[in-house]
Parts: sequence; C-alpha cells; structure tokens
Amino acid sequence: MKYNYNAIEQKWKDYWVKNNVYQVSNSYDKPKYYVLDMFPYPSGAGLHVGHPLGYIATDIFSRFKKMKGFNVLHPMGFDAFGLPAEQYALETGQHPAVTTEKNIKRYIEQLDNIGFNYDWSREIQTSDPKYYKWTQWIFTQLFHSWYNPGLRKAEPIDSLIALFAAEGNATIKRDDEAVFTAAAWNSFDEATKRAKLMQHRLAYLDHAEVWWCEALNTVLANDEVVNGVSERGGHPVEKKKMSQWFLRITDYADRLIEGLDTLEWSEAMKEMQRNWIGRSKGASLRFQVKDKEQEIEVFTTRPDTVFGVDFMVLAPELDLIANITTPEQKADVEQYIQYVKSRSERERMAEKKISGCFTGAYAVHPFSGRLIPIWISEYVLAGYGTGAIMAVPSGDDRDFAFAQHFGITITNIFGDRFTGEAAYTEKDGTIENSDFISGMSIKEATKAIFEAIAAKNLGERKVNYRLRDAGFSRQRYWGEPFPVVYKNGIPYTIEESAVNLKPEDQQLPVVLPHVDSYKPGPEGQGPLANIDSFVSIENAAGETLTRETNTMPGYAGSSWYFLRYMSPNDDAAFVDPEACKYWQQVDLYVGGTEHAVGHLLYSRFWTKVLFDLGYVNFEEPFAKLLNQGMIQGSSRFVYRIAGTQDQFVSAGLKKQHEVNPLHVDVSLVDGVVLDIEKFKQWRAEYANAQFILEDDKYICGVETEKMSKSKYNVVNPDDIVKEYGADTFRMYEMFLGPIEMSKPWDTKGIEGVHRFLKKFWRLFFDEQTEQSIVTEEAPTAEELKVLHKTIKKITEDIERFSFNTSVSQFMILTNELSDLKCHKKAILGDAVKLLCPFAPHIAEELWHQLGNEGSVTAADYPEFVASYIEEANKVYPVAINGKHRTNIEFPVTAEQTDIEPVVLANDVVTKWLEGKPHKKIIFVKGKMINVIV
RNA sequence: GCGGGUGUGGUGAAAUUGGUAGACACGCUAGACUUAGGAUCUAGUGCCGCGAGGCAUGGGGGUUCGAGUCCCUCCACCCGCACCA
Repeated sequence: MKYNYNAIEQKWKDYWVKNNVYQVSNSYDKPKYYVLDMFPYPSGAGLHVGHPLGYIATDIFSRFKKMKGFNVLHPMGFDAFGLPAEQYALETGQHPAVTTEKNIKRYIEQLDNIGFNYDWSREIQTSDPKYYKWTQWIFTQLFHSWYNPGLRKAEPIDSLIALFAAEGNATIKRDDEAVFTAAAWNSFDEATKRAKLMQHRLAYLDHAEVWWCEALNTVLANDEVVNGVSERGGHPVEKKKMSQWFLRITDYADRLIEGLDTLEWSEAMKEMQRNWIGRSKGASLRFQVKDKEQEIEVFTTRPDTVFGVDFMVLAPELDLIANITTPEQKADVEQYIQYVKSRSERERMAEKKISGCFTGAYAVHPFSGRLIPIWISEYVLAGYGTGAIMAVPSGDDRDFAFAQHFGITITNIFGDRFTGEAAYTEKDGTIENSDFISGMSIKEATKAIFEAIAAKNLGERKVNYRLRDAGFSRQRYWGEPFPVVYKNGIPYTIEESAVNLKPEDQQLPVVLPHVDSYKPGPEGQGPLANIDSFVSIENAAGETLTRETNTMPGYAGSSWYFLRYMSPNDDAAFVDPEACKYWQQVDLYVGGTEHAVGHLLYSRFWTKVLFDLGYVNFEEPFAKLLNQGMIQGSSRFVYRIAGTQDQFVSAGLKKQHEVNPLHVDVSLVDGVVLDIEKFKQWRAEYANAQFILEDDKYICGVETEKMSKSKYNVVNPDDIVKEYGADTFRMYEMFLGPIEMSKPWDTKGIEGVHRFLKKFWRLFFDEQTEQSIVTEEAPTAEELKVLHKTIKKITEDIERFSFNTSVSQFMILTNELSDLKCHKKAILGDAVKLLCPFAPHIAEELWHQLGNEGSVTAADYPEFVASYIEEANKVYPVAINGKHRTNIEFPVTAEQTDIEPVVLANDVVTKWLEGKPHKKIIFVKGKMINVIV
C-alpha cells in the first residue's frame, strides 16, 4: 500500500464523523480535563496558516489527555458579532447574519480539513439568539447588582436599597457622591432613587467620549480613525461626549490583582495585567484656585515633594477650565482644547513634542501659600486620577521637560542631587528646601505631609487605579441589544415591574431586529434608532416607552463563552449547574498575547461576579494559560521606479534608481524569483510591465511582517493540506519552533516533515512491492531502548508543551528504527499510539494495518519502562580548564577516586597538561569532568 | 511615551537544573540507483586555518573551575495601549 495521504485522511475523517468519535459526554465518572482555544472571529478572509497553530497544540494535548484516561472537553465556537461584518454590510448591503453564517461555514470546513477533534455538537455562536439570550441575562444580573466593599463581593441591589433605607449612604458613598440620610432616601422620588442606585450598579449609565465624524454622521471605533481622520473618506473627526453603559470593573481591581497569584500564567502575562490595573498608593490633595470658588484635587504618589510644586496641569477636557481661565487667555485655551479634541489618547501619550497652554489662573499652595500657575496640557489624561496633577519639575521627567520648554522656574527640593540638567527621580536621600519637612527622609516626609494634610483637611490617603470602568455601549447594529427600556428617561431592565411590559416583552432574548439599512441613527445613535417598531414599545398599561438602541461590544459574548460549552443547549440556565460543577475551570487555555488585558481581564471580572452571585463555584475562568506566538508572513516586494507606472527594477539593482517598494503576492514568487508572466497577468495595469533584471532574473525583496491580505503574504492551510496532507501540515506547524514564539512561515521547510511521515510509513510497507513488512518477532533490547527513550521524551515534551522537540524525537525514532531494520509489531504498535495525537489520520490507518479494531484515539497511551533505557556506562566529556578536549567512558557508578587516575593517565589529558601538575579535578557525577591546571 | 517579549549557522531551531553549543530539519555540495526525478539512499556542511589549533550564542563588562543559561549595561526588532476581535 502506498502512502496516499489525501485518500487516507478523507477515509478517517468520514469514520470519525460516522462513529461520533469526538462527541464528549457529560458522564461524570471519569476525571475531567477542559482544553479551550480562544474562539475566532469568523472574518471574510478565512483562516491562514497562522490561525491553527494554537488549535493544533490543543488538539495534540487533548488527544494525549484522552489517551491518558481523562474525559476531555475540547470545544470550538465563533465570536460572531463584530464590526467588520457591519462595515462589510455598509459597503455591500449584505446582511451581517448572512455573511457571518457564510464565513463560519468556511471556517468549519477549513478546521475540519486539518483533522481537529472538536465536538461540533457543542458549537456556539455569540450572535445566535439562543446564546445572546444569556449574555443579556448576565447583563441584567450586573445591572441589578452592586459591589459591597465591606464584604468585598457583589450582592443583589436589594441589599443596597435596604442599606440606604436604614442608614443612608454615609458608609459606602463614592468620592464624588453627596451624603444622604435614611430619612432623605425615603423621601426621594423614583427618579432620584434610581439615579443614586446608578452610582453603584455593576452595569451603569454614564457619559464618555467617543470619536465623532460629522461628515459620516456617525461614531467611529479607534480602528476606523487613522492619522486623525476617518479611515473611510478621510474626514475630520473629534471627540464627543455621549451617554454610555459601563461595567464597574474598577470595584474588582484588588481582587483581579490578588487572583493572579492562583493562576498558572506566565509572569509576563500577570505583570501586564497588574500594570494595566495599575494600583498605586498616594494622596489626594486639594488646591484652592486664587480668587475663585473652585478647588483642584490632584492625586500624587509623592506627597513628600509637595514643596517642589512649580505649576499645575489639568487635562484639557475638564469642565473646570472654562470657569478659571482668564479673559486674556481664553482664546489660546480654546484653541488648544480644539487641538486636543482631534488627538487620540495614544498620540497624546506618545507625543514627544511638548505642548500646553497657560490658563491665566493660579492655585494657592496649601502649605506655603505660594501662587502656582495653572496650565493645561495633553500629557495629562482626564481618565487617570482626577485629571489634574501637581507638577514637580525637579523630581519628574515630564514635568521637568514641560518647565524647561515653557521657561517655568524650577524649585530644587533635592539639594545637590538635583543638577538642573535633569529631574532627580531616584527614591533615596532627604527632602530639602521644604519648610517643615526639610531634612527628612522620603518616608518621614511622607508621613509628616499626611499628618499635615489630615490636620488641615486638605485631602486623604488614597489608592488609585489606572484601570477604568469598561465602556459597554456601541452605536452599532451587529451586537447584542440591551434588555433595557426607558421610562421618563430612566433605564429599567425589561422584567422590572415598574415598566410593566406585556409578558411576552419581558422575555429574553431581546431579538436583534432585521434592518434594511445599516446607516447610523440620528445624533450619533446606532442603526437600531432608525427602527420605530423596535424603539417604541407599548407596555401593558398602554404607555409608550423607548428601548435602548445601543448594542453591546464584542467582549460581551466572549467574556463568558467558556461556560456555555458545558451545556450548550440548556434553555433553563446559562450553564447547567451539574455540568458546571463537573467541568469547572478551563484547565488549559491557549491564545495570543494580544488578549492579555482585554478579553482575559473581562472574563475574569465576569466570572468573579457570577461567583459572588452564586452561579458558579469557582472564581477564575482559566487555570493555566499558554500564549501562542504569531506566525508571520514572509512578504515579497517588487521595486517600481519612481515616476513610472509599470517599470520595475530587481532588488539587487534598486540602489541605482529611486524606487517605491510594492507588495507582490507570494504565490507569484518562487523563493525570491518573480514569475514575470504570472505577475503581468496579476493586474491589468502590469500587463505591459518592463523589468530591469539581474542574471536574467527578477529578484524580489523579502520582509517578515504580519500575515495579512493587504500584504499579499497569506498562505491558506487548505492549499498546504491538499499538497502534503493534514498530518504533515499539523506536524510542520509544531516543528517550526516553540509554540509561544513568533516565527515566519516558510512553505519550503515542510518537505522534511513530509519525508519523515513517508519514512515512517516505510517501516510498515515495502516501497517496491507495497506489501506489509510488519513482523511478529520479539523486539531486541536495542529496539526497546529506542522506543522507551521516545516514550519518555514525547510524554515529557507534551506535558511541557514542547511540541517542536517531540517532532524531532519522532524523526529520531524513525531514523533509528530504519537503521535497525525494525518492522516489529510490538514496537510499531506503541509508535503509532505515540504518533496519534500529532498525526491522527496516518495513525488510524497504520493502527488498522497492524490488525487492530476501533479508533486508535481510544487506545491507552504507552507506559514508559525505565529499565529498558538504563545503561551501565556513561561517556564523560573531559575538559581542561573548562575547554572540552576528549571523552572517557566510565561506569555510571564511578566515583571521583575511581576516575582521577584514569583521567590523568589519558593521552589527550597528559598532552594538554604539558607536564604541569594539575590543581584539582572537578567531577560532577553523570555530567562532566574538568581538570584545572 | 508606558507596558511586555525576543535576539544562537545561509534558514527554522535544540541545549528541560550553570556542565560536550548547533540535536532534528530546510537549503547547499559531492556521489549512488534510475529511462526519468520535486522519489530513495550515502557522505559532507558554524566561521577562520593546509594543519595544529583558534574564534563563535545581538554589543560591552562581571560572577564562576565552567555562562546561550546568572548579574550589570547598551543596541536592534516584534507585540499591546482601553470602540478590531
């Protein structure tokens, strides 16, 4: 029989489907193991070879675990709501539901092509009403819950109402919230009560800035704003305040930090989350504005430097600015604010050029009474702290640069350590020139300042977070509708008795209505605002209420999807409690680092809320996280001579011309040599292209970049599978390198892996006769040694996710068995089982060739037997002064006294000693010998 | 700007705990078999050198009997930064 991989792979794919080989039961007698891939967004471009990298790893691991006796859950689904489908709908008029379904179908075909063991009966799609019903349900839970800081957990909002009614809000009020008594609470009208509760709900309504494009009459995502203008049409954009839903993730900041200690994630990933949350301890401190009512509150981590304050800086979006700006400065300030409105936060943070504007106003130093000029600048962000800073140029780099740029005199509070050349940012030594804290250490000064702040009631100790509450509204069509209606401008969830909806309107899901146009609604609202039949809803009493017209963001559906796989068709609950108790956390979660602070933080937050409310019995969603690297594209370039339409010069000669590099499709290039005829056919405008060649060839430029359609460097796994088979493709992706590392795709290297599988096949079949050559002979000690060395290596490698070295070991096994001319069933049977997780199709075929029945995926994993690989002797490397010079073999039991005379008598050693006496001999048993001269 | 990561042959990489640097492959060179080769097999292949040998893990410095691995410092590249998912 020949290794006809296409036929063999199709045969076993059919078998797996027919026999439900990958169906997972909720049978709770076996130990469980939950393996999960970050589910994909089904884009129109389909999968490229970079996507399956992590999926192959989890496929191998889940097959391995299953053979080791676990009940393994390894599901797949689709993050099917999202902006690209809606943009595509705007361009082509096709409904996102239609294109999404088409894309998903294509994804499933591509995934199946690779031979994954997904249980498709558990597939979920976030855009399916049966799924988003429960996304809406969780939103409702968030809306009706608050975070009780005393108990450090979420509770139903009823407990807060009871608390307000009994004792007012004095004990749990937020910083910017006015105090009210129980009596006051009980006298509030409905609107006031709801407004007060809104300050505490985990899902709440507030205002936030969005990108607004006047010309397109719509709100834009960050992605849609490129270089300060809209991506579509290049129109100007600016920030605009809108009413938005938020999730109060900041209340969970401390628990999100603490929870990291319980997780098996890389330190880098944990560090990124910690930095994102950005907990810092410091002081809040109020400065009075001179001759005004207003105060400016700042947050500082260095209250000890308060006597070094030379100016204050406010974020340009603060409302306060209009009130304090002097008439002379008004025009400049307004012009500067206008400039900042056009700037993204990223640009503002990354900007090296210093800019700012003086308001004309002064603050009064709370201790010295000095007058401090108040500036505004884009480097202070409204969202962090209070949006205002006290600037200490002698102790902070940015403040220093700002002071120098605007010629502000710098007060030195660090004595000789501040040179005037740069800010002194070290945290040691004493504070000088600072009134009552002069001469104190930082620690003493900080303590003294805190006491002074408290005594004068100027502020307090404060913990600040960089983390902000999560914006949860999108002015879009293709997302989950909110289960929210407004009555008299007050938001309610649909089941609340206060809005008295008809019974059928109180049911989830609130179905996304069909639209004919994806055009935005009036005043920046989403497309749903255009549909009167959706917006207006009549309740049981005949009153007309209005629905929320925003939709939820992409991360709504992805924050809890791992729970749905446990009981994907449950109509009674978002997850079946029994199933949830069995499957618990995801044991192994695999995905890219790009989700480090978005998806992974939101999922952890949602899980903690569901835990607090008693719906799940674990607090962290993903026990172990493995980050796969990116497979980059290898782009090819042609060089068009500047000023011409279709004249190109080969890469080696491009220096002689002024050229513009252009991406060229990698399929038109063999290695680096351009196929000129194909290139001419590629684009009509290149039909008559002319080329300056080198050695009669056109050589392309090469660069490693992200794999993307626009760079023409995309390689489709379907093409690879067709040419080499899925087993080769799977093993080659693993062979490329460590899973967590980024690496460029190079189709040429795949030959080696393909040759290995063919060679493995030839252990079973004679090449010429195509007959089986498997024998029943008993294996030799040497053959058993090779096999068990491999069992040990592969098992250990899989457990530490080192799949590239596993593939190498399979090659070594195959090479050694070939050299030994071993065709013995006793050896090959175990070899096939070892190979099964990596190359399941060929493994099934050869398993049956050996006379076995059923699927090899159900076989037990081979056990390693140590006695087969034990050796009597060890070849020791012998080094002279640390340099390796020769090898000498000793029994593994040999001790230092045994080896010393032999080593010193060795020819090579005596030669290198050159008659000099040796100082000592370092002997590390089982490792090496080093002779020091 | 802030945060995280990565640098080893022509290429992808290995070296798991500080102990023989380059396993396993790609590519390349030579040869065998063959009507043929994009099949298969054999030998070689880090760099310099005829050789003995020397030099080599991004650059520089350090700790150690011994450093790709630990420490300091510099450089380059990649990823993320809150409405892409």
